[in-house]
Amino acid sequence: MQNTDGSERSATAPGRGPAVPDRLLSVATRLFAEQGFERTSVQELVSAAGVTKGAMYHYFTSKEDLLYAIYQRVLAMQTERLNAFAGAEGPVGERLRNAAVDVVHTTVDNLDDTRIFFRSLHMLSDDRMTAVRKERRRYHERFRGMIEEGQREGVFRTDVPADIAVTQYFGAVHHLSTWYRAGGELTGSEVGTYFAELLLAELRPADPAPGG
Amino acid sequence: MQNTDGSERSATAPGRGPAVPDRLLSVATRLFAEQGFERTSVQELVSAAGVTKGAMYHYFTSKEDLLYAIYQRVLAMQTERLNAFAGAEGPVGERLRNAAVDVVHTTVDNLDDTRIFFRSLHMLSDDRMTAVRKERRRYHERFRGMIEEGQREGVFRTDVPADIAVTQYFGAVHHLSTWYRAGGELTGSEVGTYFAELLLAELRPADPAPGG
DNA sequence: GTCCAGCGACCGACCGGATGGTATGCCTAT
DNA sequence: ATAGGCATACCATCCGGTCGGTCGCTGGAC
Repeated sequence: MQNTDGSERSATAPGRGPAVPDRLLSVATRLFAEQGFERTSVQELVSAAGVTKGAMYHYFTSKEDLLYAIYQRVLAMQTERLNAFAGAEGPVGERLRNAAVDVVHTTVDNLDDTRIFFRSLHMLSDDRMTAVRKERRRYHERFRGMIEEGQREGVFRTDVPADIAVTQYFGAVHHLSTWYRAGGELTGSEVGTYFAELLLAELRPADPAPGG
Repeated sequence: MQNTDGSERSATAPGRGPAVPDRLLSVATRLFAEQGFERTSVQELVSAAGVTKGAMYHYFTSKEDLLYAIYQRVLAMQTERLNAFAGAEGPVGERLRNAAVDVVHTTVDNLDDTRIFFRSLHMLSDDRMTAVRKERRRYHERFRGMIEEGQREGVFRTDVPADIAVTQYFGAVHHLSTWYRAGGELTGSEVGTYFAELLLAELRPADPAPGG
């Protein structure tokens, strides 16, 4: 549908910076995050990107197509990072902690993406919304798998469903886009460290063999 | 600006159910939640409410004014409930737990409100958005106050800022509107009980006087 | 080396339709 | 008679999307 591979074939104007599709993508991400999808007109978008409507509709079939491209980019990045952390070596507690820190860190580094992700889901067509939800669910399940693994090993409590803990955690992560401001008191890593610590604390078994 | 007091003075047509402003409010809440604010046209809205545009613009100065009325209603309800729980008697741990359960319960009972709250904030004028944010912050601070109280008493850990815990918790609560479905496996109370338990668990001091 | 055909990248004027909002007046209750 | 509660018709605007056309590069024919 749309061409989002970073091929430099279309860098016909070397001095103008990145290729047109990439420029559109990054400008759209910023504007959609700042003003919302519907508040951003196509004209405004292409002007900000320094191109014209013709250029945009040459690469994307519709405004929604552009939005979907943003979702695809975000999902790909998230999935890739989580897979790296979940598939690493070491005890599950450490893997979970590292993944939990990283997802906060990454979210803070790409706040615009997160802002768009949940706010504009309903602007996608049914098919695409379903596809995004499905991919996102897989992501959750991968994370949940680590918690269940820890539950089987006995290092995490089992009286609270893993699903609940995952949902709660990602809810908090998503919410970062509402309150976190770059340049505030805490860096992304610091928030991530706190968040992960709270996650690990809440998963700790209630009474870990009082005698020992 | 708008008239949202539930006075029955305008029940001129006794058989038609609630007064027009109330009907508009509840229909708008449903439609905005289902389709989003911008996807819902004024015509669609008034048709669904069984009135005409003239009626709507008689009570609300604009479409955005109607949206703001929804925010006011939500904020009033949230604040009122939290105040009741926070100001109750008993140990802070119990008060916090009860409030935490209740906010989940109430959120699940009014999922449409929550869906709108964060998704459509950017559709308000700057002034009103600021007002909503301010009120919402007060709400957070009230909740945070309980945690800080517990920290001073030594029943909650102090190595994680209360602010972080509050933000994390409300992030998860807000996120309910994305995944919770009525008629699913868990009731609102059950989810609330789990959520609150996780909150209390994560606030438990790391080493509670090992000797005793 | 030159020319020309072909092609993808891109331009920007234009269109149909939908939308939020308004002007005006009727109708009923007081 | 007066005023609020509401209906109807209408308007100006703006928006996503289209479409004929231009520009510059590329590669093959000679």
